[in-house]
Amino acid sequence: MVRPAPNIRQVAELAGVSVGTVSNVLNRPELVTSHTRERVQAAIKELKFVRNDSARQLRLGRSRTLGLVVLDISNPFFTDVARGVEETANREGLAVIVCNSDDDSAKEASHLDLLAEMRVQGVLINPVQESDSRIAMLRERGIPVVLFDRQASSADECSVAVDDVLGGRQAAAHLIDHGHQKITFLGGPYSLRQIRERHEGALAAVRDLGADVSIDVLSTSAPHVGAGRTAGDEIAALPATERPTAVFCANDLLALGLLQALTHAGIRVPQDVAIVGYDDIEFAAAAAVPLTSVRQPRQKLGRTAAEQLLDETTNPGHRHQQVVFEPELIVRDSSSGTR
Amino acid sequence: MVRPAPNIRQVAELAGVSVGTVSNVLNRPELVTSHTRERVQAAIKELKFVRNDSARQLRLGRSRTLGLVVLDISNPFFTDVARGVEETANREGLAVIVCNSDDDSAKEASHLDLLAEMRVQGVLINPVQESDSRIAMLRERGIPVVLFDRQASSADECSVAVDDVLGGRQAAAHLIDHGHQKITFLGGPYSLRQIRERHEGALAAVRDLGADVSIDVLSTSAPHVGAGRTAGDEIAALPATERPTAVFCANDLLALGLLQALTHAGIRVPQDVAIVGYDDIEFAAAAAVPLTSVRQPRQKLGRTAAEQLLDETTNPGHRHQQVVFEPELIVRDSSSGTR
DNA sequence: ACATCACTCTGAGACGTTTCAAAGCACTGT
DNA sequence: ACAGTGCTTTGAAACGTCTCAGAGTGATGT
Repeated sequence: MVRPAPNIRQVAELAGVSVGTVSNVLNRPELVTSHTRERVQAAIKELKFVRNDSARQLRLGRSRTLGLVVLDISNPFFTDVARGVEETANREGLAVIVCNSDDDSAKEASHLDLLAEMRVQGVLINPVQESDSRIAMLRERGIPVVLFDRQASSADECSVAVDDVLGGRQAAAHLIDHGHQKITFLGGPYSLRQIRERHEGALAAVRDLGADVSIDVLSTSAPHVGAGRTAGDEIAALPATERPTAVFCANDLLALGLLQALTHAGIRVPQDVAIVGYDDIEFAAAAAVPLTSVRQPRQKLGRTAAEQLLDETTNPGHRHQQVVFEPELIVRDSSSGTR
Repeated sequence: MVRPAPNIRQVAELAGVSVGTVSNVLNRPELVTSHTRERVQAAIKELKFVRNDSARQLRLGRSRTLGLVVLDISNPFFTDVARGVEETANREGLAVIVCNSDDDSAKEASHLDLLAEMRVQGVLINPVQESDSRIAMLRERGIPVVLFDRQASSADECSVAVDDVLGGRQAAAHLIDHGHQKITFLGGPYSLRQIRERHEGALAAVRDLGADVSIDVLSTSAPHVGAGRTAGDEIAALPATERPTAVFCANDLLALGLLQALTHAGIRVPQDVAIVGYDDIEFAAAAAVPLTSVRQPRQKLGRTAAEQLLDETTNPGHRHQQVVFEPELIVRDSSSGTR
């Protein structure tokens, strides 16, 4: 039943041509007479021939895949980015290998090693740490690396990011505009640059706009729903006078957890506590109190990153660029109900 | 700056051994004297040698990757399954190529073609259609295919599924137990077997338990949040007497959309309308009215499917099996508040 | 009749690895 | 001295593809 896959030579034999011709039919059909081409195609069909990509890669020196390393595949933010990447990659006939680092350097490293062995065309990565020798190693090997959701620190690498400081500023400014004076920033771990910058943006907004505004930090171990819930319980346990009137969450997962815990404790959103999230994942709008959130152009982020990568691999005159998109505050009920 | 990657021969030269020895150091280090081994490892380090996986694959005849084809990468259900698959695969040093078919046969086909060319070790797929010639083709080529979230129709293939009929039955039985007599099943498209079976299960529950229960169908174009919202608007527009007292949604995305639309229209959940979802994705529990939902062992599904695949590739005495897990109804506020 | 040209097709060689039969070597026992 | 043993290392062959220099063919012009 299972016979070994036929190779190009067997196709050539059946069609009565040379292997070179079969290869041409496959890769540059315009070089082959239509008569010959049809014969070869018939043979391919008959044998159910499928090109062996390993051999092809070996000969060509590079593969037709592209690596994408994300921090948390469960976060809809990253799946949306992945969609953008996939869209662009598939259009070029490339496959995407999605790797999940789970914010763990060791996992990230082992994924990068594997990708290097596979000689992927390039890697898109949201790195766990600021600078990684493994990334430099990939570049030395001629594998381009594009950082996404993180701005490159030097001009000799490509990156696509969204301005997190600006996003933080937008969120905090919105809350200050609405009269909030006691705001909590909910986020962590601070090893994640995104979180640090969103916080920084919020502080900047206070500095610029809010003479009388205090902004506390409630720090979480991970930016997930569970941590948001825990934080919500803590906030609910505070006496009403000490409670913040608004919470700016470092991402929507935290905000959703928070919303749930507060609602459960009978604290009304936004009347008692306003909430602003970050990322504007689909579930933010779908929450029972739709979340105000800072929207990032997620798919566009993925598309752009993939395009940069492709440009770097195909265009000899490629110039590295650091693209920064602007986020957009989407106001919904969780922060704008009457107070 | 970018010099071509060194190969095994250069490593051998630097270490003063033969290529065969270097290969042994890499693959069966126990065959090599520690003295030689260290010399080779030093050379590898010095040259920053990275094994070329294409060549390796070509020689070995198969790759170290595994394909996973899902219907909708944005659905947290599938990312959780993917996590399970990845966990198992990584433990074996395999990479996972995640492909998104978006419920589109053509996309699915082109992904499968690519995977076939890559000579992946195997494919895990939640197929768009009942039977696909391309799947048969993969099998003929010796590439094992495991169906997941779909029970195999014949005994000569592996599958891992969750009993959707039972899940539907549990959900409906729960609602009937709580005295609901006017229930709506919200789901679609009916081309998706999962959805048909969940509906079927609900009907079976009515047949067995609910003499006086009516169960209508409200059909959606896709099982996404937006469609749930649309359906919610429709339900909200009905006169209160014609409104169902409970809605069983074919998945949680629909349920979240529905919940949002109903809440927005001032309809209370669960007092006016109870909701039961399906999948128990993380956001179900995190909704402001936590959703009652039918939980599927998602990561376990992924793990088990990957394990079956590995067994099929490595164990000559492999026997195909059709695993069916039981779902579990998780009761939360959206269906169990006092009415 | 011959040179030239354009178009097809050919086939050897290379890509980098793994494998395996066989060679090399150092001991041991006779 | 030599056969036998067990361990380590060697090096050629093979995996399936693509490329490219050159061979073959027929038509055209002189």
